[in-house]
Amino acid sequence: MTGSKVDDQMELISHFYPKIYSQLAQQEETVKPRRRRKKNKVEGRNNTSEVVMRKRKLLSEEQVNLLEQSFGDQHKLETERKAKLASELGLDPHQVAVWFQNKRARWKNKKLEEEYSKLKTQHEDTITEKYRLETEVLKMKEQLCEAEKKIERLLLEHKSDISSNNSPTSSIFSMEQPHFNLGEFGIEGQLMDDNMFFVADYQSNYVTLWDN
DNA sequence: TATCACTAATCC
DNA sequence: GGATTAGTGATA
Repeated sequence: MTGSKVDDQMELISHFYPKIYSQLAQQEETVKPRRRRKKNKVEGRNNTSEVVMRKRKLLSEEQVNLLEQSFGDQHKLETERKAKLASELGLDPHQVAVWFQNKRARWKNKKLEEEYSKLKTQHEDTITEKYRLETEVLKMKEQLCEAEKKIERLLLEHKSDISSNNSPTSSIFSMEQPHFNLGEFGIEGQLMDDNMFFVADYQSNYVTLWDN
């Protein structure tokens, strides 16, 4: 795992799990410097100690297969199972223990990588959805603004109609509630008086949209 | 004492 | 250079 990837993970953790992040950060601060391990030494002839290169024995395919199979059954290695596996594989029980230890570490790393990848995808999806919703809100605000302007224009037209038709014959019609259809905005409304405009909502209930 | 994290050493 | 084996010290 690269340093920058670790930084990315820490950033994500700090964002989504601040409590866990503070614990991890505290752990990082309290990590003590480790001593460097010395190279293997053996007693040579004439009581001189010699530095020897450790020969690492690679396990055979068959040994690894059986170990993998056993690990698949159970990650924990009890003493009895360790001894049995060691004898079956012709290995030192300590080697079996080391193999399980390393395998657990590799397995844990793999799980962390998978979890990180899942969280990263979720995070990216959330950001995308956020942008989509913000765009939608902007579009709806524009529509609302247009609708309000149109209502205002229609009201002005209505008022000028009343003043120009102020005769006894037309007085009957002036008592009717003017009706506006703003189809392009999906709005249908009715002027109740000079100061109030009602609009039908999705359930066809009349609600006040605008009040002078 | 078993297990873990970290690391060195080695292999391919 | 990544994967694997193994040593080391800390911790529960």
